[in-house]
Amino acid sequence: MNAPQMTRNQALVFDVLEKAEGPLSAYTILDKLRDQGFRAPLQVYRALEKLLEYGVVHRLESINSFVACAHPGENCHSHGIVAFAICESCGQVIEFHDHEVDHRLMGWVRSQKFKPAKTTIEIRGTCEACAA
Amino acid sequence: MNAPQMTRNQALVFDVLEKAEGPLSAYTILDKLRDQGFRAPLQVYRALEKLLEYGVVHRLESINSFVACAHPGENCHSHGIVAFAICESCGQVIEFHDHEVDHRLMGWVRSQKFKPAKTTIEIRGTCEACAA
DNA sequence: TCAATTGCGTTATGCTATAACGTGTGCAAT
DNA sequence: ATTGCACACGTTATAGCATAACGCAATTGA
Repeated sequence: MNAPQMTRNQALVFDVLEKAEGPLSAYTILDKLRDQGFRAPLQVYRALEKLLEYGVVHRLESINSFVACAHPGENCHSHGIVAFAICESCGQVIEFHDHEVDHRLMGWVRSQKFKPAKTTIEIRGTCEACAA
Repeated sequence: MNAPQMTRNQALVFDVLEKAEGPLSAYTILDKLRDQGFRAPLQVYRALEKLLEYGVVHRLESINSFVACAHPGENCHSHGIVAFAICESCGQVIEFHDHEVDHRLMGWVRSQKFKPAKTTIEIRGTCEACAA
């Protein structure tokens, strides 16, 4: 899925996520966009749904939040499985990819004839800076 | 963490999860335990919290649900990272472990000096039976 | 005995997400 | 041009998930 032209709402939501230092919840995004006319959660969720489709935003399942993809311009769907390290102290998220992990998981999936749709890898803990 | 003696509430919740065919949400568990005197979500959540500590129950972050550990009697915390394949059609969950995946993720974590606390690997898709 | 800990019950509340309805706009086919 | 469709949007209402804060009771150990 490639990003066609973003609508106004999609662009606003994406902009908020890009400028954020870490992941944001849908309701936090909503609050940040009240001045631009946002009034209801659905406005955010609908935009997020599209941004996820376009591959420019990721959803962090373990913390019910959303984050802009770390590869500006590119489509993250082409990088294989995306993994995240989430610092529970400062909130920062590091996005990374490991082909060997992909390979192992896809191997297992094939051996089970399981058809994967969406895979989540999230490591919650403490980043180097916060571990001090 | 080893399971000491379960309290009545913990045992009731665990029992429901063990007998279930798939993962259950906290509120579903609550409904199933109304006859045993459960009245409020917190009764379930508090029990779940302990069962997670004991390592006999897992939380599926991507579907806000809970499932009994697939290794009856053992403590799942000793098996390394636990991964799940979740069938979005029939709801069944397959729990598995892959040491190579663990190894790769832990390697990345060490290289980043990131201190992991809890790692989630969940593959949502369609199981063999449902793929037909 | 006293204090600390742990589990429990209850009420209230907050956060996350979607259903269902209707409106407007752009665009393609007739 | 008109019709029909697809899509984004706005709004209200509601469903689903999770925890805060209070108080009580039982247990334990100093």
